[in-house]
Amino acid sequence: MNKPAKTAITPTRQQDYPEWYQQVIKGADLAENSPVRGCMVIKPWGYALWENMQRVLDKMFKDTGHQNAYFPLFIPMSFLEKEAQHVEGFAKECAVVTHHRLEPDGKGGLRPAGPLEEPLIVRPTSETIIGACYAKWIQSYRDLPILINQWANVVRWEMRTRLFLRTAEFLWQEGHTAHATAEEAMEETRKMLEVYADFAERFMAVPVIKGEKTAGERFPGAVITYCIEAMMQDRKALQAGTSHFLGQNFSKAQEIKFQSQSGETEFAWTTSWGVSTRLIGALIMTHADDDGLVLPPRLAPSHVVIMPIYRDDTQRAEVLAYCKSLRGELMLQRLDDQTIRVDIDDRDLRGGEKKWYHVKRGVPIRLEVGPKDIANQAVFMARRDTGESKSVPRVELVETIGAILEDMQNNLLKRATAMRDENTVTITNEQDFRSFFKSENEENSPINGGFAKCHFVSEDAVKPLLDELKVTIRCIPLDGGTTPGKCFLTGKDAAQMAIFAKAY
RNA sequence: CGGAGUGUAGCGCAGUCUGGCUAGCGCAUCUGGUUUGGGACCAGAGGGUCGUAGGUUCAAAUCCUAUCACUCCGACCA
Repeated sequence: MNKPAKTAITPTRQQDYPEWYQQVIKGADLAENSPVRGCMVIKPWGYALWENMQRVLDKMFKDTGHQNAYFPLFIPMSFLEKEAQHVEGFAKECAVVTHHRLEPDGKGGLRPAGPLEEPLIVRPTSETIIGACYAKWIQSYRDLPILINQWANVVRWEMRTRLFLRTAEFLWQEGHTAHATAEEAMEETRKMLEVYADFAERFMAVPVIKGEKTAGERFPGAVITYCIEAMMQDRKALQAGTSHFLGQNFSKAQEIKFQSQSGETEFAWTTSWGVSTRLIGALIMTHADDDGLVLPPRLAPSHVVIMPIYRDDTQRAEVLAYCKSLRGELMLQRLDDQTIRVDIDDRDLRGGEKKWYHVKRGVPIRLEVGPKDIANQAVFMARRDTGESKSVPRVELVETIGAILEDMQNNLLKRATAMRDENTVTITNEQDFRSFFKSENEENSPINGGFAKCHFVSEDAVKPLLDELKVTIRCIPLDGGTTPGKCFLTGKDAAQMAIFAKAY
């Protein structure tokens, strides 16, 4: 009926970026909004992607000496009250449990009953509950360091939500460590930042800038917050991970004390660090195109999908046998240390429909196998990243599949890095700053400038301008952030340089 | 919490102003057929307490009152 759209996703990125984002998620069947306000249902394809992220990160955590544990979902309200800044930061977005029972309300419905003595908070993050445990576990310097991670869900009652980027409940990992010295805790904080940056670039193919948050953007209760910042295709920044040096703020509030080698009682130095399902949002907005999701091979739930093509049952048997043996050969190949993941899609669907289904889901390589290919001992191969498609001898495909996937992985990173670098500029005066962040086509698809590298005297000095333009200080980059220069706004001497951008 | 808007089939909507036959349309689903190296076509079928509660009326998706939910724009944020 309808003639095929030019792109699998409408609208395109150019036409309406936020709507495009939603449509990519829908088209790829990653997740959907749930009946519960602000909460999402992560569907199998999206969850498989998350599981792959988890698997890789979990290994990286273990390789750096961490162990997994699990702490309660509920936190007594009094725990949260202990660290003043922490309370202030999270109080406005906490879900509170006040009752432990339901009873009939006499009108056919239910009402809460059995009020709790002390309300429980559904964890927005677990520093306080984990700290309380550490206070018990730690007596001596011999008990340190404690290096623990937990995979969990947390709840932050956000007003405006968007799938993966900001939802009321989200999945994440949170590392919590305690150390005998500040130096050691700092080293841990920086080490985990490196782990995140490494993961983002090597596995997600998302280039990131490592930096330090300014006081205004810091995690509530932290002394230093490090972050990795990525640029999305609409040139907005997305914070993709954070690593906090908490100093002794939490240990003092929670009495995490130990006896040092010299016999003194000292407060421990703690850190925390986390990444969440938001990474999926980062992945989408970095690589997806107007035909839908594009997955980096190292995280793709499926590397290769084979689509058998046949007319009748005789052909079907022949083609399927060929596909299965092909799959067997491909699965013996490797991408790094992973075996190649291959699916055969033999559903009773038309070829075109099937093709677009996998395009929208971002499967890196599509193979089509029909009688003609069998006759030539070949397969028809299409790459999701470049759209390139051609017939390839079967033997050659099997030999090179690992290299092709690796090439795709590298290609995605290169493409994303080029995009970011093209839209990163050094700005030295207010005029240029203003015009850089003025949207080009404001109505439906704001293009949001990009990353501006600017020297500035202080957060307070630039705040009015930033508020006006809806720009934020993303971070003081570890690379070059402390070289002196002239403030772009006041022209005065400035000791620091930051990345400025509009942000998610 | 301020401003605006929307609730009708799985999804997207029309119908509401001006009350009136059995509540429609597109997509999706199912069945049969023709097709099949590219998001098919033809024929048929299933699927609705019109957000909820009350009121007005011979008659309510439509008018009135109340209420709930959601969306968008602000303020707030991984």
